[in-house]
Amino acid sequence: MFTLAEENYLKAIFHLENDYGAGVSTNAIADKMDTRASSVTDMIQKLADKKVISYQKYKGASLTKKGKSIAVNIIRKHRLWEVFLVEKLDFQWDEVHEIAEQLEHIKSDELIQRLDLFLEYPDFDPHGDPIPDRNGYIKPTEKKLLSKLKKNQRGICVGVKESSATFLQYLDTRKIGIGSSITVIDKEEFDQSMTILVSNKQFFITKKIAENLYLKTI
Amino acid sequence: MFTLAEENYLKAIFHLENDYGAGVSTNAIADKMDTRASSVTDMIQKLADKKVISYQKYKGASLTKKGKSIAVNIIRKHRLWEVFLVEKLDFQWDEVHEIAEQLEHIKSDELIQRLDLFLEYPDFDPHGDPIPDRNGYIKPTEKKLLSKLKKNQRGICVGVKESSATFLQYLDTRKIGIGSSITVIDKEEFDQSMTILVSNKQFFITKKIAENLYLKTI
DNA sequence: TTTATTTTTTAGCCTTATCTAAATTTAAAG
DNA sequence: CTTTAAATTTAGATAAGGCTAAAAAATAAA
Ligand SMILES: [Mn+2]
Ligand SMILES: [Mn+2]
Ligand SMILES: [Mn+2]
Ligand SMILES: [Mn+2]
Repeated sequence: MFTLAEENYLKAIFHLENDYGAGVSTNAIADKMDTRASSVTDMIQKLADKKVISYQKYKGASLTKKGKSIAVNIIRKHRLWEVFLVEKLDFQWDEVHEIAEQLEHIKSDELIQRLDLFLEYPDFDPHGDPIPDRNGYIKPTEKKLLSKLKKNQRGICVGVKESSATFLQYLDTRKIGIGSSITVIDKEEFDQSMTILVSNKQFFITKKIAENLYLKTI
Repeated sequence: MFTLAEENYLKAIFHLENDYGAGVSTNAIADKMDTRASSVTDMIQKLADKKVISYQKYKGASLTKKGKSIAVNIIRKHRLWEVFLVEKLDFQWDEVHEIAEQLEHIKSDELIQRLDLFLEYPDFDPHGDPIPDRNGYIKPTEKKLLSKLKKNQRGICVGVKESSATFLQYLDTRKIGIGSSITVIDKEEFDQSMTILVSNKQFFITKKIAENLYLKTI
């Protein structure tokens, strides 16, 4: 059995490996977990002893098969609970992450299996992130960052990369959400800022915004 | 904010005060929490510092107003989650306690308010225990232990005192549940054992069983 | 009212998960 | 190929929450 802290480390390492490739650095983990590098070293040594990561001093950490499976299961729980909170309890998509951070650590396989059924086996969470199935399989989806699109290209918003409340609220005020159709009207070579069209309105957005919106191009 | 361990102590002290009156002994708490008296002493000293219990050395502990309010809120969460598990996820009444022990510590007032609404403001949990309202008010209910009934008296089962899986499963095999009509056919003076009638069947039950079933007499 | 027993508290130690400060290793510059 | 800087690990502390063993206080017996 794994402690809450261990589970959070495994989840963080999973996301970092996913985003930047295998061999996650101590500092990268410390950054993501908002903790100190020395604390991370202690923990990854413990996780290596437990065979859920492979690790050599100074060389970074990678999840083993077992570690990956634990991480994916926590992510599955997190996303299912987010669906529950939005679909059943009528929370907004910017309100659910913190609560799901707690709920993801509830230990009961039966609970999650029944929750999944109750929610009618959803494929995506409220932020467009795929929900792993009970075997840990994550259906691959083709999605592209808005920042990769060129002038005149168009797509449907299928997800957000960051899901902080502030970013989600920013999107709310501009009526951008999962399912929104987005067209690049203009793109500035100099700073990668864009003018986009969303439901008949034009907005100016910075590179940072465009780098956090996933589209399915059409 | 209170830790998981602190919350569990407050809840235990609340239940002990409820069952046996104010001034809960160190050993009683140790027993209920399945821990050592020395650990309890440490914790009640800390809880006294935090003003959630009043405590003098060697004299036992009692919840303050603040402590009671925290305890009742945890109990409210526990029971609401149990309703959720049974009513929405189709768990059996003997399967929910352990999961609710975890869920009761999730911190979000908004979550509980919305869960309460989603469940349509239930008054009782699956074991017949009353659910405190958001102000901590517990509606008083008249219920009597089956062991207090005399020969030929009758009642409706409205709750169980113990809610261990083994006891609940024992009741299941005899088709005794919340709402069952129970009649005392005979009562043995010597050992307080009883013969009872439940849905046209007679059962022999020990004193211990009769002391864990709550009835509303009619 | 002494003595014995039970209850409670204290003392000292352990584990987990943190931290700061110092040492060490690796990577980057010159 | 040295020197410097950055990243990582180690050393030593701390706080929470638990334990055992011993001391102290309260109760019960004699
Ligand atoms: Mn989330
Ligand atoms: Mn999400
Ligand atoms: Mn329960
Ligand atoms: Mn219950």
